Amino acid sequence: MKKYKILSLLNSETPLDSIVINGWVRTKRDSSSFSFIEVNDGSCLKNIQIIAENKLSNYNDIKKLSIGSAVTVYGDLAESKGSGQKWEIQAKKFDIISIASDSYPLQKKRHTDEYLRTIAHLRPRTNKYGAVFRIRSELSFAIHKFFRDKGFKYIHTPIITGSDCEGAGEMFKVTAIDPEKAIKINGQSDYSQEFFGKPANLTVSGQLSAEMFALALGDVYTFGPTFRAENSNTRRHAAEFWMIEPEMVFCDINDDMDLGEQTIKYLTGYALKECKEDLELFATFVDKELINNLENICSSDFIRLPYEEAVKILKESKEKFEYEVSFGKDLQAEHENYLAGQYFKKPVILYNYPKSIKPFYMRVSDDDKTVAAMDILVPGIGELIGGSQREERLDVLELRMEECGLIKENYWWYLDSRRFGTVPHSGFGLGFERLLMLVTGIKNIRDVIPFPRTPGNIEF
RNA sequence: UCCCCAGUAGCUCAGCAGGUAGAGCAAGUGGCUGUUAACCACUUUGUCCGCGGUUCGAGUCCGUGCUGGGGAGCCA
Repeated sequence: MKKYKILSLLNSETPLDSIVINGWVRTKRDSSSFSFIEVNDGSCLKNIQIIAENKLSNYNDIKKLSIGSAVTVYGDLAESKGSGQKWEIQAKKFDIISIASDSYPLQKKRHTDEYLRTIAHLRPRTNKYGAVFRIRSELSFAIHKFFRDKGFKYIHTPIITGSDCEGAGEMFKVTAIDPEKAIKINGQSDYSQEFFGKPANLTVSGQLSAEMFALALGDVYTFGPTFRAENSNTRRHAAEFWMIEPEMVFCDINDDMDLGEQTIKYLTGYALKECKEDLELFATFVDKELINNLENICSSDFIRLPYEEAVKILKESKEKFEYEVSFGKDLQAEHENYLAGQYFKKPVILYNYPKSIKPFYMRVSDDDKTVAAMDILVPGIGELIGGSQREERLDVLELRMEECGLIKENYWWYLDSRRFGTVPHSGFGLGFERLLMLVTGIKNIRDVIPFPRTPGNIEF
């Protein structure tokens, strides 16, 4: 008796004798002398149909099987006499591992995403969420494959950081001290009592660390969790999310845009090729245009547009915007949506943003007005990638830090990299969940991450 | 954090102008059938989100809080 995944049985070329499968009952239909039981093991979207005849010694128990129950089936893979499927299993022995209580919340019908969020521990057992998380797994692998094939090294940057400002939003504080017992001196927290002897936070980006390794190993990337304590309540933001951050040496903003575009195209193409069956579900039930959109992303060039020209387009458009557009002001969501969703109807790379609205580490252009920053905007999602060429000149970088009100001493090691063999280098951050939203057509970030963390929500 | 919308059975929803609740699905029982979101018949189920108010009377109107959704800001 050989153990099989349902995926491999459904793809079998020939009938097979003496096989074993393990899984959970998705649905059951009784006939006069036997039952049809569909079992799923998570290996693929489809269930396999089991024929359990009343000759089986425990048939009375099998007849009472509830949805969600765990079973092990021994039998033969045979061609199905019915029309809905090629293969089915003729059960010779049918072990009931455990019975799911009839209060099992998942029913044989479509549930709303909002309801399924309240049972996030059970939702991966549904077709839709099973598909999401299989795709999530496949694309995680694809990320490593993409970068490894290009000669990038994978770097693990710290999750806990001592930098109190990495220039990307509010941070979660990390402490081992019970707040009830925290010692205060003149009303001020005494950080010398802290685990690290100074304030610590959860990382908002691995970029600064990755830069150090790029200057040693060459092109590198990180792929890990990232934390933002912003009180963001939108369908595109989570407090904990996964980010891919490549950092390339001897590389300018144009190379950076090239890599960003290639990455999105590769991962989209990978999903189209390797996750066909799961993607079909989304194309059928979530977004009818999905496959078309994804194919367009793979095949057509992204628009590249300097910020200044984007401002011009927006000013000349007849569209009525709530917020005014002018050089030096950051573009609002409505502007980005207009450019990517309506004007070009495809991904747009905006670059050369005004210096005044971007962080200290971005390279100052010759005009001294802009920095070598780039954002990749995608219809329906907005910003998928944010990146830049880094300021590699020590004197300019120090000046920018002063302008941005940062304490240089805290960044001594970062500045060291500009003293010892500094080179032009660039990188970006790609939001993994936003990529999954793009690939699946799912509209809410909470539905592409196993247990989403958002303001006021840390159940599970 | 701000603006808008919603909160009725396990799930999805109806309940039009204030008169104390209903459908489909699920669940339970029986029947039928190589079925496939199976089908047919019968049966069960409710602090109408919480609190306060208006009224003879509130699921329905008003206030407030909580939860969820959408949009904005912040960004990936």
